[in-house]
Amino acid sequence: MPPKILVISGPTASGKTALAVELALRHSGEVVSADSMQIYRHMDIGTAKPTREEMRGVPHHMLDVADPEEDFSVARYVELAAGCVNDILARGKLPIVAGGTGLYIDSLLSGRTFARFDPDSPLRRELEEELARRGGAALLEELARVDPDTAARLHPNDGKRIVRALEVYRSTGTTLTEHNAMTRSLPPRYDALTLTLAFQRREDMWARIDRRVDRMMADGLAEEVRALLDSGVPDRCTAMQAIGYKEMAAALRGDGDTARAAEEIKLRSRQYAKRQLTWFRRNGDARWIRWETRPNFAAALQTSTEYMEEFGIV
RNA sequence: GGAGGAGUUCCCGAGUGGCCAAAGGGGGCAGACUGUAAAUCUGUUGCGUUAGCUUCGGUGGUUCGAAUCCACCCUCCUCCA
Repeated sequence: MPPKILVISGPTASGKTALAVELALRHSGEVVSADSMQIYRHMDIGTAKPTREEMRGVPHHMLDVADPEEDFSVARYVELAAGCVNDILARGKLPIVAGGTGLYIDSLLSGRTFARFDPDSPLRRELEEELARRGGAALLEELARVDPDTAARLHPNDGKRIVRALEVYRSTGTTLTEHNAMTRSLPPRYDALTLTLAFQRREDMWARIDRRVDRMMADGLAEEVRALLDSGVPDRCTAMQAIGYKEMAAALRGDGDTARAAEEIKLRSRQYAKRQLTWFRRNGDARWIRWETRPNFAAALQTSTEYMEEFGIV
């Protein structure tokens, strides 16, 4: 039986950080972040990275493990995060994986492995050029000849995934279908109790997101992004795709209207939160904690602990 | 006071007599997602299960038929006074 761990998921601004810290304090746990943007250094305000005060002495892992100009990946996340979790377990503490990046969480929990291949090869650029020149339908046809199952699943407009599928095949000689079949047959890495935080009413979530963005602005999001730009972070790197960063960067380079950028950030955050919910909803085993208007951590601590006892993790 | 222009479905905006419940975009809602994932992609969006019903500032007309034509009214914008 794989080791038991606790996972706290939920859309942005749903209170994951606070609950994770509370539970860590109560059950001598350590937090492993599952956030695709908090892994970057120098991106604190816009990613709502927990501050020293918020951590309250609880060790946090998987924060600040990459530079913004670096290309990170799920594979690297899983490798590093699994290392952290295993280490925490070895020390007899409770690992609490907390974050909003569904793909990272699922990849960590499942036994998923990733085919070895060189991300720096010129292959992807080639494929992207090909996509631009010949179009998604043409590449999809090509994919259909080697991997009909994957091709059938993908929409001609889904250039990114078509490129990825071809990339896997051309660089490893194995189709995505074959690789997935293999990796899916592996046993899960961990036995997780997943607590998913959410708001009962969408408007309450929106209000919370708006307030958080206002606070980010007050805390100096514009300055943080300015510093990133000044340090020469290229704007097509993954880190600069982060909500809050791409909008602010555009404003700073353009008309300087940071207030309008903030509104844009709120909108994009709300849309992101919705996508996160879609992801989390398909995990049938998750225990949902739904906030009525605003988070009630005292109550959540109570229910969480009950779930944990029931799950046999404490 | 005078002269023009404009009012379209949640928003912007196209539409000048039938093929219009009304292009397109935004937003909303739902979904997908296996090495960029805070990314990327898809579907849907007046009401009704169907027949059908109610929409295009308002009222009334013309017409077999109107968002589209006519009259009057209301509101907004620009210019002249």
